[in-house]
Amino acid sequence: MGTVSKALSLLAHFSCDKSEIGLSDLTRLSGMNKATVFRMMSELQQSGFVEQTGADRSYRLGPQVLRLAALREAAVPILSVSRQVLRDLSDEVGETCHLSLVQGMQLNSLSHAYSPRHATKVMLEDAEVLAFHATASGLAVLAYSNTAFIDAILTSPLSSHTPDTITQPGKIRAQLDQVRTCGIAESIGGFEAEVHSHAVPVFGPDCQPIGALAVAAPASRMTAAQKDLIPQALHRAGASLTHSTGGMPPASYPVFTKT
Amino acid sequence: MGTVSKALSLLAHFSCDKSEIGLSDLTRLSGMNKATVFRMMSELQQSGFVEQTGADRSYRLGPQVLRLAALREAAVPILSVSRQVLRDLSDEVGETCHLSLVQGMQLNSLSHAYSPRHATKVMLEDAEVLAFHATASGLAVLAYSNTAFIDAILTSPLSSHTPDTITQPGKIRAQLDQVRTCGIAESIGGFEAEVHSHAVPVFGPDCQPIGALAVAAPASRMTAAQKDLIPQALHRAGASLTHSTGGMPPASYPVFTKT
DNA sequence: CCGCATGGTTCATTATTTGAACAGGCGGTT
DNA sequence: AACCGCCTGTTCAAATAATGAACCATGCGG
Repeated sequence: MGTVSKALSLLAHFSCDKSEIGLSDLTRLSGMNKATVFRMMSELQQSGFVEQTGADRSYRLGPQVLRLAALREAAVPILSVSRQVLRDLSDEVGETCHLSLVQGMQLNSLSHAYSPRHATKVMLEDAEVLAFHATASGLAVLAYSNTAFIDAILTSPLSSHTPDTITQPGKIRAQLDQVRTCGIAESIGGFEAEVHSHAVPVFGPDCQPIGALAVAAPASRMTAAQKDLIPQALHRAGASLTHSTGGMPPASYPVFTKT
Repeated sequence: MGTVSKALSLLAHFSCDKSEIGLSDLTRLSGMNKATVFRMMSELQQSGFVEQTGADRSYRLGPQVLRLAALREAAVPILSVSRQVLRDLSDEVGETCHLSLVQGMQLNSLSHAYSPRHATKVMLEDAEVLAFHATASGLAVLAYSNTAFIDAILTSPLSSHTPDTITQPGKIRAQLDQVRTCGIAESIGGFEAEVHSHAVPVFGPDCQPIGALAVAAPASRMTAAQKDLIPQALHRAGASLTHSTGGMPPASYPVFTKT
């Protein structure tokens, strides 16, 4: 593993609940020598990717990532285009909606819209990492991914997030087949207990999924009417988002019909 | 210069009007050997910071920067907090408003609000790099920066963006003194011809400026009423933004009074 | 067909990275 | 006051990775 990759892997340790990390913690998390971590973080800091903060001099992500994200959005405006789609969908179905993007072997939930209709709602952390096998979003993406990607995901460790998480590759493959028949993935309590989620893939110009659009609701609120409304609204919103960002679904993606 | 810094410096070549760059172009821009650029870009790609696109395999910024920006915003929500402040200010003054953040020796305009009041408006590029000496935003930041930073900026090459750009350090220092008396910077045609800009600094928790909030308008629309309204509205909005993000102005920052 | 550009690759040489051991500061405990 | 355990930060001989000149394959325009 090259020096650049090692340095960048340090940035992967930051998360929503770990926004500031000290030198010794980074040393433990990364398994690298403290002097090595120190030197790499110093270079990342000089380049603006991290900055030191507080009396204990811990590190956090720096302002340069905002600039690069703005440039990325200028080129591929997936987040800004999705914002209105998420708001409209959330208003229509009255539940939490979110967009997740595939980033390597990871699925990151990057944009959310919350409905004011209920005080109790499913909340997601910023840049939350979702498990492919345990979430509707992940299953939606996998169902339309190439075989090599599916194999890679299903041969990596599949952790149990709740007692309801399906972790056997055979059963997951059967779930993927089910997604392919109707174009929507569904997960009940697979990632978060008592959360019922639906998701559709969002496709790029190469007909490969770049992410997923999902509705997440407390299972107790899934009435027959909601079970009818959510798939239809989600399918339309997903198609709209794919289209708005210059993507196109594969020929095998089903045109939605009422269940 | 370390290997990590060199690799990250490749990312600095991306801009709004250069969102995709080929291997040979990056080699020319960076002055590094093509094999070195190739290896570094490959590592950046494996880490999700860039991706290759199109038939010519050129590079563009990758999805990982979206995730890091989301995490940075979760920790320091400067862009999301500023969004409403910019919208309100833009509605009030009827002109383009934008927030720029200091990133090392650079000032990047990262968030904008446009007013629908006029068809003709000042447009900014995404993540546009502003010149400290030639912009109201830059002057607002410099006026409250430490002496070493001011010296560093004024001893670096100061380019002439328009015939009206002031490039003599002595004159710029006089401008900074003027900003310090009233807490607002003003620039007429210094960066963009016929654009009249006002800006106030936005302060961090350490009373140092982290960026600037600006109003940019065509000079022809600067009526006496606007010349009265804009400084007042801008001063309030800047104070609000500083406060909302946990910052505080230095004791020397003037409490605004009507001119 | 040729010249020139592109993206991509190789491997002997060179430069950089590495990490064990160390330093100083701070807070808590005795 | 002294000591301990942790933190951030530093050094430099040894080890490892990076480097770049030269090369390859492909595509395009004249």
